[in-house]
Amino acid sequence: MLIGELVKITGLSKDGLRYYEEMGLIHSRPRKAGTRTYRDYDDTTLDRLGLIALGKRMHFSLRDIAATLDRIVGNKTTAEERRAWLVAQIKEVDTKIADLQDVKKQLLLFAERPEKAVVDAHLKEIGMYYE
Amino acid sequence: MLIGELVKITGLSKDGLRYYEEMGLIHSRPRKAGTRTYRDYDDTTLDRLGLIALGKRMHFSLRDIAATLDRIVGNKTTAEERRAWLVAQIKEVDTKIADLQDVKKQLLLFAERPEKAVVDAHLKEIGMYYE
DNA sequence: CGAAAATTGTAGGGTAGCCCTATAGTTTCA
DNA sequence: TGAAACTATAGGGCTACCCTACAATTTTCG
Repeated sequence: MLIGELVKITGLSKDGLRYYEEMGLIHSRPRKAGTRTYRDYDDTTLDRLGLIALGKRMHFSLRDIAATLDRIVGNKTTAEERRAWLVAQIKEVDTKIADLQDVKKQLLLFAERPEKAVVDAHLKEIGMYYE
Repeated sequence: MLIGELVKITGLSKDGLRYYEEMGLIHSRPRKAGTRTYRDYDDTTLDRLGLIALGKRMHFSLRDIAATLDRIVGNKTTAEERRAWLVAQIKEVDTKIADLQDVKKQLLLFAERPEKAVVDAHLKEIGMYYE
């Protein structure tokens, strides 16, 4: 399929998809036409894009996603290796969730007592700056 | 205090702090010296940086953080207004947490049955592409 | 079949939120 | 007093795109 169809199916932009390809996240077979060359994608591209989307929801960089994409979608690794990788990823997600829950706690404290004095006092508790 | 001290206290970089100032997130009193002008920060800058850090943990853009910073740290709003704003923020954080929990669910499904076939089948469930 | 419309290509510029030089003025301290 | 430490500006680079503009190649329709 050409890029336009991929756009329709995924909702991603042409620029974005071309950027993914440039970064090695997806691949296409070149389809020559005169002086031009069109990108021709096959269905496995959709699998890759699905995992890329998941990676993005985890706030991973494209570089990181690229590094592990083949490991997951390809047949180059054993089931056990993939499982271990996934467990590690789940741990990372847990960390992110925990951080957001802490952020929520801070916000709740603010909400309870929105007076400026309390806000100021609380800022020191966050532990971002000491000395 | 000069920028170096702010760097020490916060752990942020000089470039980052100067960028924050350029974006209007923090302010300094110009301290002239010959042909140069040094940035002189006071303690309230630390309060602002604390809230900026919180905003960043929520994955807010600097633009958004700037827009609401005065509303929270300044005296320009009533306690009730601040409370309402905070409640709205907490809701957003909840949304982000929910999304990450869903991501975790997807990963757990992968982990349970890491066979490629299952992965492929599952990708369609994610609902990123149909047609 | 031929022309207009749709699609794709490349190239170039812009954005965010910084980092990392390089060069030079100012202050501090031994 | 002179070297070290700190600061300034200017410039380029990075990521993950978006948004023109213009040209080439379909596709579609009368």
